[in-house]
Amino acid sequence: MPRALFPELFCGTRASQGALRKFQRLGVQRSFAPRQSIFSERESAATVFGLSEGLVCLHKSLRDGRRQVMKFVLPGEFLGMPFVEIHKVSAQAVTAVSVCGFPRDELKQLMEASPRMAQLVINFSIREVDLTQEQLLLLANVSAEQRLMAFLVGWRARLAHLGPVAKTVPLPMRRRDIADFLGMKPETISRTFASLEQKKLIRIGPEGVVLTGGRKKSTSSKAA
Amino acid sequence: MPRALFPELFCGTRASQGALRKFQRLGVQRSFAPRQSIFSERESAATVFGLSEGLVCLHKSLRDGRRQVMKFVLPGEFLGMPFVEIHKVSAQAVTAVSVCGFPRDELKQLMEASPRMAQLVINFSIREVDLTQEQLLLLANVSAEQRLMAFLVGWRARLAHLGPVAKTVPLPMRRRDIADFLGMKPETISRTFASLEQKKLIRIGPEGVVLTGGRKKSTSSKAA
DNA sequence: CGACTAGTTGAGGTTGCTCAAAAATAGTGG
DNA sequence: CCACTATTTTTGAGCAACCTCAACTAGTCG
Repeated sequence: MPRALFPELFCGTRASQGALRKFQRLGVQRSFAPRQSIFSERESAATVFGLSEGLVCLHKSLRDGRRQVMKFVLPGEFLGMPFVEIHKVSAQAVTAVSVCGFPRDELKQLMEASPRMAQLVINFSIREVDLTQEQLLLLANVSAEQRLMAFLVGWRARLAHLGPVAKTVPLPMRRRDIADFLGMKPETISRTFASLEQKKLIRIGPEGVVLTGGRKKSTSSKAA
Repeated sequence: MPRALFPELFCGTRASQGALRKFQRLGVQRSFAPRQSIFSERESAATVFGLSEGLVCLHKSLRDGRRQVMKFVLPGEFLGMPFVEIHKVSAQAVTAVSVCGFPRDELKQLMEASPRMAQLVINFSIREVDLTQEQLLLLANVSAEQRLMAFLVGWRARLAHLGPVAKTVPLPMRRRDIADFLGMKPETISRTFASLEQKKLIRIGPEGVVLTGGRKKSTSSKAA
């Protein structure tokens, strides 16, 4: 389902008619093949990217080749924080993707003229901080099995936001990407998948993964 | 050095004169004793808090009693993300603290009237996301020793922002707090401190810690 | 002085990592 | 379409880092 333009999905919220129109005119559409880099950490961020179609992974790299995947970006979301001066993460296409680029400074002006839009960006930031913190909570306090399960459940939930999801949830990203997202090694991901399958919590096929009902263990939930 | 009012330190940046004045009139000063709770996760966030004096720790709790400390807040910073509807973290006084509370809705209006102030909040958010991501990078990819060292170096740097720092850097927080911040156990913190001391990288006393020159191992740094 | 809390130290266990190799999958060009 | 290669994923064996449980020390405060 091709989503022609990013703005419709801006922050997952509807903006005002007027602002929306101006916004659309600013955007320039571009495509990337799987594995292609869209932008890199520490580059100047003159363009603000929104994702129209496909799957993108945002990551930070360490000298020794290790990566930390910060986020998998789905259509309708920004690629990283809008309005940063310098990119704090690299963006890489996972599938074939289509992005919408906006000149940062013009977009900024647009935003300064509209408190409503500013509020949208602030809300986006709030969600982003919250997401990152939940992720951090997971990485620091939860076992490999729970982490992977939480990832699968969260992934399905996010896909469900975009439209109805089939029983079999696709996993377009590589094991390596999941590993780098969850702070584990690909081998461990593989073993953990096997272990979850043995416990009848999931079923894996070439098409993706089926989450087979089993009530989630709540060890990782919060309480006062 | 008592900092009478939070606004002077707003986001670490100077706001415009007019806005600053209105801002100051809104604030209400309050004090908390060490270990006291300032607000809790999932409470409604009708008040936006800025820290005037002391040290506060922001954390998330898990059912089983484990905690994840998300941030140590120093004077001049917000307690959590401003303008959230519901607190995503709990705030607890580490030392005696003095906070400045603003009614969220009025502050929001003030912000909507001033694009400049909105920009400040957005910039704060950008920094906040970046900080959290760096933290995540550390937790997921780096050894206990490197994590603790990175924490100490970062802590000293943040103190240095507030004013000149003596050779001996104070550590007002407990081992437990550091452990929960770094995703480790207090015992491991203790052992790691000992190990770092043996390697002559630090010296610990009751007053705090001395970072003894040693060039930092760059295993945790980033590169293209 | 005694009770309490925080911090340190010790012994042993587990989880997830490392290294290595086999199996499956995806590309590529004839 | 098929053979051939490159890449990804799975599986196995051994290991190290950090955790757990427990005892001990050192402050603190009534």
